[in-house]
Amino acid sequence: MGRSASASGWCDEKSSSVKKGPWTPEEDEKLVEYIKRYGHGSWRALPKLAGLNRCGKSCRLRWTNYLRPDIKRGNFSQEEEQTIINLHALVGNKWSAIANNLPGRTDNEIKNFWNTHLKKKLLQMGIDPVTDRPITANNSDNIHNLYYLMINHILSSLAPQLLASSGTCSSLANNNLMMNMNPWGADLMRLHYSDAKIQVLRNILVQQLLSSTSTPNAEAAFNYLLPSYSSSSVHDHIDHEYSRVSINHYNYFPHLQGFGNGGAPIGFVPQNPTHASAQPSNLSSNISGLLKALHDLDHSQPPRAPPVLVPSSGSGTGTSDKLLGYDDHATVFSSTTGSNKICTNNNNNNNRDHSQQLQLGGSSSSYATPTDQLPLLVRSAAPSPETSAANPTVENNISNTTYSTTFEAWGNPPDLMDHDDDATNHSYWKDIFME
DNA sequence: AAGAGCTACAACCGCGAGCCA
DNA sequence: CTGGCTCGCGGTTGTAGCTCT
Repeated sequence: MGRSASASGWCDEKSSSVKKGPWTPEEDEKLVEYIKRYGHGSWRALPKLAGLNRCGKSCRLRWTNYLRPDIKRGNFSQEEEQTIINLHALVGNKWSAIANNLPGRTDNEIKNFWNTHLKKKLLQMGIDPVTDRPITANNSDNIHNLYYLMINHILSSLAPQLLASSGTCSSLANNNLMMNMNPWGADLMRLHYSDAKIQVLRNILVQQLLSSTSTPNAEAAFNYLLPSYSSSSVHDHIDHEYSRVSINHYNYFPHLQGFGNGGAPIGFVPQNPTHASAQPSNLSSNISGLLKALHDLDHSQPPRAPPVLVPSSGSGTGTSDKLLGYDDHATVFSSTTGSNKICTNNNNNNNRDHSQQLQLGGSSSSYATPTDQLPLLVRSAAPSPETSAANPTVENNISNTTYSTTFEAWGNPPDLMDHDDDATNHSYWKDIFME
């Protein structure tokens, strides 16, 4: 099992005689013409049949990543960008899985886009692109982490049925941030992140955080997302889980007192899920309300307004967003703002291991990040010019071949044209979550 | 104007899963 | 059951083109 590619002959046609490197328009034409006529069949046999001095692997890559007629060229839209961020937070570097939710985009393209654009952008926003969590200067004593814990408690308590029974996840145990956060971090991680669906919910929250500006009721959001929630279960579940790890959580996080069982914290008023504030259009303010409530519980460390990304001047390729600093006038929270020190990435956490897990619908390693430094995703600067110089015109009537496998677990992706519609967007995620 | 440095992306490489004889 | 074959995936590299000094 698993012989090396070269040993298998997949790409070992006497490497000296097989051409490598950039494809010429003539080669592209031959490949397209052949596949158009006969389909690719066996990739290994294709080069000879098509009269190409390339290995089959090279042909397949050229076709799937570049010549395929349904490939969408050009810049990624903001919606695509957000989808990538969401999915990456959920599944990690599973580029093919992400690509299957972005019609017309290839795994290679998404991978490149992530490495060259999104990674950088997340870092600028103070989010670790490896863990998808905020980068904090002091991991052991930061209000960020309290928020995580509380949000996580709420999420896991609201959906105990979603928790897999004692499933473990190597990447979770490897999460340095969580491990530094508290001595029982790994245990909590296993408790709280054992179901990928919870990550989806978390991502919904973060998406809302990114655009939230006002303050109402948070629980309504949870009611909307998880109608089966009962407040007493929150309290019970938290107590139970903490007792499991032999620790008195109120000693560590006195702010937790008052959660659940009728003792809802400020701004956390149970509400009928059919209430207007529980509807998708009000979700952002609901989530914002929860975070404000959480923040209000800790007056000693008022969070800052988010860093502001603005498009850099200039145009064309290579243009990237610049981080100007924190916008003290942003109204994410009503509190006064703290210092304007920009959080930098000193957390070179490469421990995340996706290779052993991720099965969608099962364990997942990462999660989105409620934070007091709410990042602002600002549209990238002027679009770069089309990079299609080397891309020959390919007729769009090439018959469909078997180049792609369907990532069925996700079902149909949202209609990209409808992404401005919050309800549509939420219903997509909600459908996945509730499936 | 030139060249050093940087960025973006196409292409390559190696590994491993699935299939089949 | 074993081992060969094919292919897909994720990580890495090479390089053209752009920006900066």
